[in-house]
Amino acid sequence: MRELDPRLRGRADPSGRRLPRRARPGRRPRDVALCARARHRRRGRRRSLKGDCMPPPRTRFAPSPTGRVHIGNLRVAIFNWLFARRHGGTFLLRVEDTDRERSTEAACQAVLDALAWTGLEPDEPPLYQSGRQAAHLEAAEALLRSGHAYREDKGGTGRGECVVFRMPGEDIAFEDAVKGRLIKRAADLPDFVLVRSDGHPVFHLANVLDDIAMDVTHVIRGDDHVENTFRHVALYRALGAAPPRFAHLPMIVNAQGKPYAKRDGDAYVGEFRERGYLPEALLNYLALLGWSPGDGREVLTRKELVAAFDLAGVQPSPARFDPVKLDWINGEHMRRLPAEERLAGCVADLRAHGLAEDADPGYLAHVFAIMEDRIKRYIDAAAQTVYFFTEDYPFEEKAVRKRLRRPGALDHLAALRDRFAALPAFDAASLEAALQDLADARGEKAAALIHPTRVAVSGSAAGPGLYVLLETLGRERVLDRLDRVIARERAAAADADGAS
RNA sequence: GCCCCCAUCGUCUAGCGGUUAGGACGCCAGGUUCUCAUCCUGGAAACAGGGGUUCGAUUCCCCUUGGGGGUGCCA
Repeated sequence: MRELDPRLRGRADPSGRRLPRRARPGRRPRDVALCARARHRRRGRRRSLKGDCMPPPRTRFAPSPTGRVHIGNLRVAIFNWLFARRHGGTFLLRVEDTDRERSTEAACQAVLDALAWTGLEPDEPPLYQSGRQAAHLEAAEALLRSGHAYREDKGGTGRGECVVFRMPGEDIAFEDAVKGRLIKRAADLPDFVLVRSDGHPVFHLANVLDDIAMDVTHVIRGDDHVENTFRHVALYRALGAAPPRFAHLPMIVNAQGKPYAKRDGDAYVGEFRERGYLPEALLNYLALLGWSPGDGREVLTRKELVAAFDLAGVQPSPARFDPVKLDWINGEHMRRLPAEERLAGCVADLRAHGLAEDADPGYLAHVFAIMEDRIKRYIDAAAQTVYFFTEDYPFEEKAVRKRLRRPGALDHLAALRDRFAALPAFDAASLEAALQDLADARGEKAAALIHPTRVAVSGSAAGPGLYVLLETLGRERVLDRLDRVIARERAAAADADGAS
């Protein structure tokens, strides 16, 4: 660590204000697992993790199962997982299912599914909080006995007595791995309920007790828990347990810069899955929301993320979710995928649209090979390749207008059709020669023939190179399609003439 | 209201007192190509404002403004 100005020692300046994290000596990392990377980065030299006798960390993801997993929650899981993996530790899952109304079995399964899909498998069987109520109540009794808690009809509600935790009456501070040293005055820390008058433990008690039971060393969670942490620290002490390290991640906000609300929709993990995103891409994107490896890399594999991850690099301010960048990252992961895997995903989308049910595997492979980088999401696969699999392919209105309803276009197509019909071999090279030859004969540029042909045989203005496209479709289909389109467009033109 | 946190291009970020403030997505313009996608080149685009401290502030301090979180017998 660089030398600190002695005048900066202490946690506050003369006016009593807290210093921001970078100026605070208290931010000096004491926890090697948390901060070795920070030191490394600051001093620009490598330091061994081994010599520091830090036991491997244990992190946990502790969602309350509500049926769907939000990307904000998934990101919390990702950071916990990344941190555990980075330091050779253990990633745990605790299902906080004490709200019996919402915590159905299906809701729990949804959590497991989301984690499995993203590849964040817990290293030990999940702990279900609902099964620990007896232990929670027992601990409350102990706190009562030790004088750290008392019974009271809080607020005189007439609901009966609940168990209230007695705050120690002193300021409480803790070191947050992303926010630095946080302190709260005793006056701002009132006593709080541990056990409701109906006999159920509240979140704070259960949460802390379970973290102790699970031997959690690093609590990495959302920003919304910062205020709770002061209470939790007091609880740990009263319980005679050493508090874990804390790291509070900034929230993810929506396109308007506001916290995600129900109506924002498309923010649930399952929806990204349904929309054809790759789990690796979502993982990559979410890991980069609020954190960066610091060396400019943007597209990282799971392995690279683990190797580079560092809590000290986490941004303390909220990050905005950008679906456009996610699309880009997804495309990047897509193109890095082994061909067979990408093929399988694309074919699944075809099947989902009732296409290519009995298509030849070789043909399928060929189609997606010539599509190259054009498909960025599985869910786009069918729409972008429909014309390879059915004669009932849609025509883009704009493309038809621009390319087919242009003077001379249909004549060109008719002439080209005859050239194609007469070709000895229907391969890309022959097709190109034939088309070029016809263009020359008619004093046109090749493009004048290429565009209408593409629209006629595919209905689309975009796609693979025309010659390889034609070769792939094969002579029969190409000639049929040209005939049909020419006839249809001529009829349409005649109608228009007659009408005017 | 009170408590706490935050603030670099539109977005995600690098930056740790001296930089032409860097990168990525997106955008714009060129190039390659039959289109689209890819690829290549170039461009526009940021330190919220005001005071300090300092020879020198994006960087350290304060205030303002703006955002966020918390203020339950919810989790």
